Amino acid sequence: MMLANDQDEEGLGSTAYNAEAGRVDVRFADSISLKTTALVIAASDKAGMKGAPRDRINEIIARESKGSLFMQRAHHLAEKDGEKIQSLLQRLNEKDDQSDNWRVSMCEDTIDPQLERYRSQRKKVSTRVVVDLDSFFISCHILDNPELDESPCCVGGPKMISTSNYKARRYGVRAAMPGFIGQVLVKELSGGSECLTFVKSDFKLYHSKSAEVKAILQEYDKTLKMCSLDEAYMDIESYLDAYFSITEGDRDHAAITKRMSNSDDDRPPLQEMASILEIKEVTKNLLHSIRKRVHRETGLTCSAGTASNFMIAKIASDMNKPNGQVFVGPSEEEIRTFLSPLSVRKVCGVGRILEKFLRATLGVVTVADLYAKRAEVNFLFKPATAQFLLRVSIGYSEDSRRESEGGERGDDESAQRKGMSGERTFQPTDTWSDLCVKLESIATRLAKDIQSKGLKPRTIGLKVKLANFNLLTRTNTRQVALFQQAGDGSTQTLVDIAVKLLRDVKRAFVEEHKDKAGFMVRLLGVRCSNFRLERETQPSILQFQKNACDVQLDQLEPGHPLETSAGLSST
DNA sequence: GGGCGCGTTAGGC
DNA sequence: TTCCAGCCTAACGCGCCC
Ligand SMILES: Cc1cn([C@H]2C[C@H](O)[C@@H](COP(=O)(O)OP(=O)(O)OP(=O)(O)O)O2)c(=O)[nH]c1=O
Repeated sequence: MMLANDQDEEGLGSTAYNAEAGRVDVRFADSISLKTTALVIAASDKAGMKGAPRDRINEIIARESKGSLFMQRAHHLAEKDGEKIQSLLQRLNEKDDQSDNWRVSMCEDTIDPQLERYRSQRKKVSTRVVVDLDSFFISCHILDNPELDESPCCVGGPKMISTSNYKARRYGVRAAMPGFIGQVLVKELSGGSECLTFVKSDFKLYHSKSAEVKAILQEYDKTLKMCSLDEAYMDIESYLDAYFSITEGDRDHAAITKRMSNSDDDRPPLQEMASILEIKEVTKNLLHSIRKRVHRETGLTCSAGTASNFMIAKIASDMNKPNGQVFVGPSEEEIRTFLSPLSVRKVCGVGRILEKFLRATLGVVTVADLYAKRAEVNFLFKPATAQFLLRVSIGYSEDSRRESEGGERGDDESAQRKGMSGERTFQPTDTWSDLCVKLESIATRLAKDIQSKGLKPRTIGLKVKLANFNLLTRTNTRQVALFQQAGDGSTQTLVDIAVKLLRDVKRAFVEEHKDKAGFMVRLLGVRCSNFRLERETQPSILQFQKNACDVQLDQLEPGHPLETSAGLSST
């Protein structure tokens, strides 16, 4: 039977997660001024980093990054952050000058009652599960080519790494690191005996493996949501319901799933069919067997986190990577024990910036700190952020899922997509005709994708990254959507609009900087969004043909090669 | 006041 | 030869328009 007790690695209880994993790097914890290294070195407690010679890694990264335009910009931004931090500190001081017990009243009057309400709304059982495939991209390639895993390798190229295997992670090579630095890392730290292998990404492969995994997981929750190719958010409550409603000897997977589909949902709540302890054991075994099945049937290993909400489950899924799982019980006590010592950065939604601000302004590093400083947090941050952080402080998230997701198109995926885009980085150039050629290629490629999905975008956006990494964007929304029907010239229109936007951006830039030569571009991107809904009534084209928003085609000389129409004579 | 459009920022995979 | 990707969502502040 499926729920048999296999006993590989872990088998961890709610509090037996790796105590190292969430520990804060004390070298940065007490310092507000950030050095070069701190700007770049991401959480070094990621899976697979244990045992790596961290100081040498940091040293090499700092050395290889020094003086680059990228780092110059990073420093510039860090300075601006510093100013913001100062102004926040100022506000806090003023508040303290005005009143000395505002914290107490703020907690008593608003925060604590709110948190209490949240606590009362918690699910009583831990049935939320996050499943995350290990080193997903590179694992897919290793499946086809096992020798890859014998040495450090990664998916990506000299410019950027998407993910790496564990041999590479030992040397500090990780996602979002430029490949050339990864290469130096491996060569130097291995004393020249090893070399980082780059593998080209292959999204067809990832999609197909992802679909295999999804199909398996769906047997345990039909309504599961794939948040990305390698991450599933699911709720196994129905499965457990069915499990416990079947008499003990007959509880095999087939019977359970059959029972699940007969949704005569009049069963008593889970907590009444079994004890919390029993549920916990069954859940842990279930997750074990699910992961084992995924591995057997796809060759991929994955990690899982189980908790009473997705916020906690997501963190838990990362605690025992790779190929492990963590269960966090539903009680207030268990949640607090799990969350308190963790860095706030562990929480999905708290990124580099928020982490930095919390530490620099309030000295908040862990979730426990966050709770202790909840009044200050509530005062200092914008309402939405403050609310979010308060929820984080007690580990509460509303993830009622079950969203109907009425995605018009019965079509498989593409459910409610908000936008589609394409972008390309290249050797920086300020040659107008070159930029136009690149832009045209990006736009036409995107047009194909848009058409194949049957999307009808109303707004077109341009993205320009300058050589100094500054980002500029410009959009244009039209009354009438593009790509309404095949062969309506929309591809050309898309190209024309993109070029027009580029011309606008350049004009504005030159205007502002009085600097024609400074328009050195390293990336161009085109984005389509604001899709017309399937059945939506369309305003008559006659009604709007004079609208100033819509690009006038006759001004763009459609059909002419870019280099000679929009091209060359830009301003 | 709300809704929309635009430019930017933060965050995640 | 190389010197920091490419794709996606959400939110906010602002101006503009009913
Ligand atoms: C973080 C990250 C991931 N990816 C891709 C490659 C990853 O394999 C895939 C899933 O991301 P993750 O789940 O974040 O990472 P991972 O699966 O590679 O490794 P881990 O075992 O530590 O979870 O998304 C990027 O393209 N860019 C990124 O910045």
